[in-house]
Amino acid sequence: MNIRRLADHLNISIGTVSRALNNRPGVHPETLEKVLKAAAELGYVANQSGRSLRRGATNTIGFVIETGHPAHQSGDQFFYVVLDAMNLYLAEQRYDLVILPCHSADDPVEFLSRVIARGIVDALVMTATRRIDHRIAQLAKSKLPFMTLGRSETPGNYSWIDLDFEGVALRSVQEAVKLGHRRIAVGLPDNDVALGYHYKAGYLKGLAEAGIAVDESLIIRVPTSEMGGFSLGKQVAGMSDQPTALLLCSEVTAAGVYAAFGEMGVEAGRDISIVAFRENPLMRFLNPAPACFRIDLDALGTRLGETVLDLLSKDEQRNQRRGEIIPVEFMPGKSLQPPRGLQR
Amino acid sequence: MNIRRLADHLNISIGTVSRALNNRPGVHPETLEKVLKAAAELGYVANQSGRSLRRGATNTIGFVIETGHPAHQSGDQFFYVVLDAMNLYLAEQRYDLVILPCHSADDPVEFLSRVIARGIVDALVMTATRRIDHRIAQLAKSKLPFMTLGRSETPGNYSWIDLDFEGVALRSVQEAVKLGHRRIAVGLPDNDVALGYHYKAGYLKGLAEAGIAVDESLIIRVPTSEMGGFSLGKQVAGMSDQPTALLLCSEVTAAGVYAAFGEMGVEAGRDISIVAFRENPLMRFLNPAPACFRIDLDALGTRLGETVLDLLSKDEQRNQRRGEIIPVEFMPGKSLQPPRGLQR
DNA sequence: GCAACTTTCGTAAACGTTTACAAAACGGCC
DNA sequence: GGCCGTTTTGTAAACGTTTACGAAAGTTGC
Repeated sequence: MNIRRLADHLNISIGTVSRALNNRPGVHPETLEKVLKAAAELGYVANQSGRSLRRGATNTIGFVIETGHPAHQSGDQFFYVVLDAMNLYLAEQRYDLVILPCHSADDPVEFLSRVIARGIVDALVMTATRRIDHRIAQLAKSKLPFMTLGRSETPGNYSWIDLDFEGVALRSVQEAVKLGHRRIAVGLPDNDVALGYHYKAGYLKGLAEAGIAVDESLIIRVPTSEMGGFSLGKQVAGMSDQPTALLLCSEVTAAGVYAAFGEMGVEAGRDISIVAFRENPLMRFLNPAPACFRIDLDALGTRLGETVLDLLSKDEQRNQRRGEIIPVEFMPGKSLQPPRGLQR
Repeated sequence: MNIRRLADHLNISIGTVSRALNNRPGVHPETLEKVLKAAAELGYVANQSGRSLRRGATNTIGFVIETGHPAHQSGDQFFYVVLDAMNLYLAEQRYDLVILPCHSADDPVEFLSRVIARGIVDALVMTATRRIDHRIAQLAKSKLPFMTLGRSETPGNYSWIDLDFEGVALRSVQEAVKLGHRRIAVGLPDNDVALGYHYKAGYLKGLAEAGIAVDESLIIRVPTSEMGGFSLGKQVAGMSDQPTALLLCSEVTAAGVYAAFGEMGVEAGRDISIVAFRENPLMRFLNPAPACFRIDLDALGTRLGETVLDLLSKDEQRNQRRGEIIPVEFMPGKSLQPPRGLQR
């Protein structure tokens, strides 16, 4: 069933049918109704390829993820929930969402070139944004609208949404200091994802506020994975001059840290306090329950959808490029206690 | 950059260029090379809309998921890992994967009608298959190739892949019986997803093998969610004639059961043994570690990709419709112990 | 009844491919 | 060179839309 058959069936020209179906002005209310009715009856829906070809737009949003990344295997449902929420919003707006997996072993620039050239999406959501991100310069040149999940320092005309990693780190330090901690370690990613820089910035800011000198040996870089967390836990627990608190910028590492602590006979909270990053439904089964931050992933997903469609809006107001920081909520947990000497 | 510009640049007709790029026979090796080289240099990639329109195929696979479902919020990364693996395979074969979310509140048949009519995908992977599934009859009529993740009893010409729920339940019963359990409860989904029937079938088979009479009060239906598991745990722990073992057909309920047990002062393994379903990276933080089954989700995802592309093959051998059951591996855990009276 | 509008409709071109078909070039042979 | 068969190339139609443009029909005012 195509538009020609529908038009013939109605004894009407395809032009009029198309206008009717697309709510274009200048079609008689009576014919409009007839067309809509017939389309519903015959189950006509415009073919997407034909429409895309003519309009030069596909009504599809691409979501670029890095695959082959260990965190994906580590029970991190972050992306899944976010994708789901975003997808729901996009579907309401009659947009499709296509996942574009760029394997970490592949060249991301070449990958994007193909995506751009094929014209399969109207806009892109980029993830795993780096502090210096070549993909941004490439996309900016390509004219394909895009946004990033996570800020980058690479300039360009794009919107971004980021979690408040700096705020999280700052608050984590503040909460620890409030309880008497002065020797506070931090686990950072070992690659150059942007979040690591923001988290570190918040951490340094917190130390400065509290008048604590920076000890480089307490800034530890590990892969963002359970194994990375395990290694981090071992390192920290094995230090001769143990820190009294450990801040984590990812929840996947938390599980590993707990496992390492368990093996070393170190108890989170009692021996070394922990502030994890994102509250996670399964986190409650870590014992003692980690202090962490609640993030509304549903809202994040929806905001991603809204923001990416804003890019495509004709409305000068809406399609303005903008950055947005998603707030988080601190959740106290048993893993954050006063340091050993101050415990009663 | 379109094919015409590329052809002009080479002083060649677009027909030849197209043939060259698509490896069609009858193009001079020399020109073939020239075309390929120029395409690479100028970054030409065929526009997907134009190609789809002409070919009547989109090189896109649709993955239909049910959203608005509580399990999605419950830290169940099952789909995510599967999607990732499938997507990786499809990308290798130059296929895109688009997620098609059907909200549980919407009419799935109407939803599919639109998907079919728009011609946005070459084939579909259906999930959350029901025992009697109207979508299957609809798709069978539509000529759109599709497969299901999970068997259905609705007949139709389609391939399916399923986890061996029956085998899991049977093995679970066998393992429990081996330790001396006779009073074995089971938690089943409260809707008509097909897996519930298979799981129950295996459970009944196991009881029959062991010569245990079926006690209907031990067959408990709850929503497949943490809350459902919580409710299940409460019910089981609160029974006057407690079962000594509880089998779970989903790992999301496991967390809830543990939480309920914790509140009721019941210890898994010691008081009531538990056999969960799928091994899950975060499951190790449940204490005591649950007995469960290991499933290679990566392999499952890849098989899904292979199977769905088989549907589109010209090869009579390959495009045969077929069913496949993914085997699982039993993982003993501390949550499965001999029943109270037999413990030493 | 007619001019001057306005509303509604039909026609045809265009989007970027692929491919059937015809035309051209080529090679071998007499 | 002329003929034939094969290889290679060019041309044009087709896929299903949307939309600019002009034509037709309808409305108003005189």
